[in-house]
Amino acid sequence: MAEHLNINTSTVSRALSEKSSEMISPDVVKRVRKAAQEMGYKQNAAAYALKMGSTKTIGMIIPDLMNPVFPPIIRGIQSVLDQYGYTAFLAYSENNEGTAHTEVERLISRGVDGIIYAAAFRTDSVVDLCKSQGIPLVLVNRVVDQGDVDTVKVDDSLGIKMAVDHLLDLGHRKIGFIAGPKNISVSYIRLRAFTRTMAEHDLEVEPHRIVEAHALSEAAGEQAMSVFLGQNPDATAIIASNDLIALGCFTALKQFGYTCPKRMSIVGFNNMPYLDWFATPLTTVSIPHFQMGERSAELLLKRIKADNVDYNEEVLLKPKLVIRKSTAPLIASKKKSGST
Amino acid sequence: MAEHLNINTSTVSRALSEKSSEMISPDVVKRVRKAAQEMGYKQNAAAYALKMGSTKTIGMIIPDLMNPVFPPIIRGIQSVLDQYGYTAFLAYSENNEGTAHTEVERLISRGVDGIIYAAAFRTDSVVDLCKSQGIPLVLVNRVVDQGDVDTVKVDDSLGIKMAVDHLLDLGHRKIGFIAGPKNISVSYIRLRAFTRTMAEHDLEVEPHRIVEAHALSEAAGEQAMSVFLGQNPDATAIIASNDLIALGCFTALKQFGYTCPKRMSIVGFNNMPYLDWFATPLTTVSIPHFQMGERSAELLLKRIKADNVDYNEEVLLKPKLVIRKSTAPLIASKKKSGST
DNA sequence: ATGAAAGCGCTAACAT
DNA sequence: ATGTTAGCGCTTTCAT
Repeated sequence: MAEHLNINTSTVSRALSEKSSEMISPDVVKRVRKAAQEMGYKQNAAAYALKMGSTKTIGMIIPDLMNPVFPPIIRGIQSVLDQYGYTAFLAYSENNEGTAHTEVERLISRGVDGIIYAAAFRTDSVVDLCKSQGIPLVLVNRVVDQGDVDTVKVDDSLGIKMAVDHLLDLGHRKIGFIAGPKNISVSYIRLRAFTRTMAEHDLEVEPHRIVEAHALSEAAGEQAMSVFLGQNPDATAIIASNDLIALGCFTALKQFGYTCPKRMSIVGFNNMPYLDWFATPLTTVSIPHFQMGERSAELLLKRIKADNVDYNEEVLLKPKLVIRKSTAPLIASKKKSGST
Repeated sequence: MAEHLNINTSTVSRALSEKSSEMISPDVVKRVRKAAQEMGYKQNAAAYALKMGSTKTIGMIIPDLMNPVFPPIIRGIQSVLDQYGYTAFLAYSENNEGTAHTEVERLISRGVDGIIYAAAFRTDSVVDLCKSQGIPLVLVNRVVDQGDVDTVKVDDSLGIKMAVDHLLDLGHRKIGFIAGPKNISVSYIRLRAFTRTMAEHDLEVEPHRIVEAHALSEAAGEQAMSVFLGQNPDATAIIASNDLIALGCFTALKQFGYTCPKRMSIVGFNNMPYLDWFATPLTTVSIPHFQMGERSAELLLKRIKADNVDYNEEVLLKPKLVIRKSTAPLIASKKKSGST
């Protein structure tokens, strides 16, 4: 750059850098910085990356931007990244492990210093890929059977427990569960928490009370709920593995001519935006999306800095139950076959 | 890389590149590519960028990821970027020109080959910045007074015209408009289209029928709508500059004890997701978000390739009116003071 | 058809 | 306190 200040490039480099500017006479530092300012000098990121082996860049992989839970997570990540001069690439798994793997390879080729992966499957080749390439990796919201991975997640079991307790308090006993695909950790964990919590209350969950949706989506939820309603004419409440599935439940319910919450209470998971505006505002388990993003970025940055991949961390965040209008006490409709 | 094939790096480079692999004997090409595959060789993006002066990277600037209209735009952009081996950085303006400027500088320092800017103000220093730095720029959804910029936008005037015509068809005459900040092009254009369309029907819009919200947000909409209702007890319909403002209108309406659509019809703009689920599903102007993203990426890539910045293009997309339940014929409530 | 060498812009030894 | 130089990994002249 400013070599018409007739000084050497290395002096300039040193003057501009925070750490090494101390070696340079304050006077020169000032002159260089002023000149840089004036002529709008910007460090060439490619050259820096090539020389230093760090791009100050990370990759984020999410299933799908259209799922409203991810924007806040992303913002959380970026808010801390910004503070450290990092920038993020965004890629999508489309809920498909193969796609995720390909995307991670692309990101690695881009030279990212680390990866935040919010789409892991219970067994996922991405974690081995990152491990073998020495790329720091943190998992958000999903967990992997392999173990030994940095993770930021919410206490799903607690969330489900809160949902079940809420329903129990309202008097419901015949409670169903629409699970997500079992190769996704949250689906699995939430389902297990459901049966376990029920058991703690001496309530056995019969198999027909559980239906697995083939995806964590509205359409899959509708389909699964139809099946459920067909085989559970007596159920009075349902817990859905996430909000999108819960929406599908609403649709199926309507097709069966059932009303919510009168005939059937529904609780979701995630607390997606705008739920308050809905015709039947959904009771759901709220998770701190933004904070999850923040924590995962902090964790990743720590790993990148430390190069200390010996010990892994697991950050566990607490969910909250948001009670709205899709759940109601069991009374009227169940008088006849009251089970308490 | 594979120099234990004891061949020169340049041969490897040529063999791997699509264009120059023709100069190399097919046999060698095959061997090199196979080796690359096996050892998982990935081109170093930083070195490529430094040598070639192109990062195969672009920047996207949007106001805010939380606004649900942007995710589909982003996906549209990325879907075409992917096809050409480009990757995008995402940055936020927070609806603030200064922030946008800073972010653009950061992106330029990252070496992006071009920028897609979905947050322009009517006069915006970002376009001069890009122009002076020779960085291709395309504007999405917003327009700039400067002219001479590649743009992808929807026909806002047509959208508003459809909204007005719809209301008129329903018998409404006392129609109000909640505008957005006038330094944002869409606000300005939509407001102008409103008064103009009304005029075309020989309906004069008195000043008190128009209130400007200080942002394109729910809170600002609520505030503006309160003002509006205070000074327009006789209005029967309102057009909001976007859906978020329309939501704010709902809230204000409720505070005044008014119902929608019975007492007041409301139409929004954007057709954000999940509107069908709302207690009062909002009638709104739908715009092709995903397609806008695609077109803007195509346009940008074309500019990057061509280096031909002499002529600018303007892509104009058509909106569509989606009629839901927030608009209803003017009858019952207006019998007394019927104005037709 | 392939090798040798230069150079993209930067930082960090290594001089001085 | 500052200048000199080498080298990060790649592509591309220029040789051969």
